[in-house]
Amino acid sequence: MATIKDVARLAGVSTATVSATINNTAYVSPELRSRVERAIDTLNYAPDRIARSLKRGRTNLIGLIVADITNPFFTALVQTVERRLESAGYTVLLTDTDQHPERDLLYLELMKAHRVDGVILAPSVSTQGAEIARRATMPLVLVDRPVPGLEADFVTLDNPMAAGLAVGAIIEAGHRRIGAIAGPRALINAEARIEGYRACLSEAGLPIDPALVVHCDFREEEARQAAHSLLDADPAPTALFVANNLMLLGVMRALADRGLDCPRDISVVSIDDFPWADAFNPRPTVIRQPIAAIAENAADLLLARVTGARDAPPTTRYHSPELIRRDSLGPPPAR
Amino acid sequence: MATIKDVARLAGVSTATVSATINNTAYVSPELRSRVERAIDTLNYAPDRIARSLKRGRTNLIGLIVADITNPFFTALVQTVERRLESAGYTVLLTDTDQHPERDLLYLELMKAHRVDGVILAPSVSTQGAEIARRATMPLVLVDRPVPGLEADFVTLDNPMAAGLAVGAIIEAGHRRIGAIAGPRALINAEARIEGYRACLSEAGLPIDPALVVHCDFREEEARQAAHSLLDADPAPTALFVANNLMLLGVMRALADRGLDCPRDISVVSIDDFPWADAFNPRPTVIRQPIAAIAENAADLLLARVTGARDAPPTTRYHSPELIRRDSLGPPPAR
DNA sequence: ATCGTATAGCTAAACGTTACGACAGAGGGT
DNA sequence: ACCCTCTGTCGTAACGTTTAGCTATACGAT
Repeated sequence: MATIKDVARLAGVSTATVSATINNTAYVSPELRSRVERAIDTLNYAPDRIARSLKRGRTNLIGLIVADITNPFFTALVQTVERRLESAGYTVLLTDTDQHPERDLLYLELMKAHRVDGVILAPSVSTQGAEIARRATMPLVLVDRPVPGLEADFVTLDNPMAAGLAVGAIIEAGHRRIGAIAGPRALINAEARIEGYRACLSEAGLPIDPALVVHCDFREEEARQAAHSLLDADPAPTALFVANNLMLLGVMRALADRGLDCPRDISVVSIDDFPWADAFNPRPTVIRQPIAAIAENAADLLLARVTGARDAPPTTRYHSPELIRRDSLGPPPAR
Repeated sequence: MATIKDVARLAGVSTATVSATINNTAYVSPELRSRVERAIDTLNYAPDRIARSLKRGRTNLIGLIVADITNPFFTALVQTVERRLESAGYTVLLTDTDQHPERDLLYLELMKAHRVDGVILAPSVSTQGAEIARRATMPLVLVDRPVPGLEADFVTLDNPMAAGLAVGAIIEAGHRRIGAIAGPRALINAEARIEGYRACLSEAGLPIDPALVVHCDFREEEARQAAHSLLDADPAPTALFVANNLMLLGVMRALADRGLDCPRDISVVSIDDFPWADAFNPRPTVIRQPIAAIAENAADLLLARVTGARDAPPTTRYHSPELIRRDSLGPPPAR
């Protein structure tokens, strides 16, 4: 592999001049510049970013730690973040914690060792704020889920609003008994969504029945069980609010288990849209997160920190969701 | 940030000894070893991988270039590759070409500049073999799609077999007139799948009607148009073989456009399974690629090259698909 | 002519590691 | 007592850049 010395020798100049022409960091006469450029071309030379990083003290690498790359939400996030960072001259170092809380810390250490210039973290669990803070010596922005006790920029969906939008639409369709499949209690997001559900209910003057809320992990099978237990309630809910896309699958399966037709027998609205929802049966009515906006916001915030352009105390940015009306929400069945 | 010098000073030894204890590269007496370890602990020291990389000439970074991270096939690939490489001590540098052919080269250059130890490339287009070869100075393994003129390890689905499995099942169900929505001609994969389709047809003694094969991009909308043109044939096919998951969506939409019921009026079998297929209507009968096996194979192959364990000439590994029977394949309609 | 000043380009010192060879001391064989 | 070998530790060059500071040249003002 050609080094800057080879280029310098071939062009008959010093390495300093080569560096100056590459980085536009000092005036170089047209004569020398063109000689250098020719040499670079013929040698197919590209500066060694490792050496450059060592000298400069920054790597142009950004760590991206997501909780589950398999979830289309994170996939879209990764895509947008990557595109945005790439256009700013940064490359993404990706890891996937697969929802294992301890990997947040592990990968943060990894990122630190690789001397990334900053990290975008979609935490897999909302604890360990202090631990994360201790390890995050580089700029850090949180996305999707907050971490209590961690002072950092944070970009997220307006979760209460999302729940309100969903439950509001359900109420508007005429439902009075609305069950909720909530996420795990440990997830602040999940709690915020359930808070939004309760707030919307009481605002409409509807009673809040604890029996109509069941918590479970963001997983298909658990949501299926949860839906069954909810459907066993007496009287059974006529509509279900589901807090996440994976859980929606479980819920739909539970309905199928019981031969219930959605939306004729029961309505369902969930948070998180996904590609191909149109091919589902029924096509689900959902709350769509503005993933691109969230991702761009997070990337820009981090970039501003990394370049030093931003030095303000950390803030939180909430993004507004959107209701996508499809077929899974209808009026309650006449009895 | 603490450097190795700080550790050495605090432990009262030389940097060489610190390096030796960290890397187990020479005998260090228990006495010194424990002093060094204590110093590392109190300073919260982690070796600078940039400096280490510069010295060692390797970065423990592996580039992963995929054609479309939004496609669940690539998502699963990324996840498995990342997990595999991580357990071997490597970190993934991810980029997404989003099917732009010129980005293959661009990102290859980027990876080269970052001095990755190797690259796994899922090419977005099957041309430019020579260009890629010229740029790929590091070990490279190709996955999913071949690149003619590029000598490299290659891991892929057995595409003719996949098509054979699909078309075989269709024939077995009693169909005689089977349309095919093929991928773009430029993609060798797509061609291989269509080859498999033809081979299977002639093996069964069925005529090959060129009017029943239509090529289009791996996109939903194009596939929808293609399906329409196929359904206009006279006599119309009673079953459709679809070469890719995205195209399946378009095909299903075309059926919906015409009020056709699948599988009662027409059967469909496609290549590529995806999560949540169970929530579709109808649940699609598909050919499932062994993504995990492909990803692991690719990662292991690359690792073997990177560590120098493997020095054999490049080979191609074909992985066998599996037929997943669901609801979109039935007998042809009685006329 | 002389001097001062601006400036193009060069030399060399970092950046934080690793690893090669040197070195000092211990121990054993003669 | 001497030498040789072995071994644990150390000094330091090198990896490929960037950049601070220096040199030499040119040119304008005096």
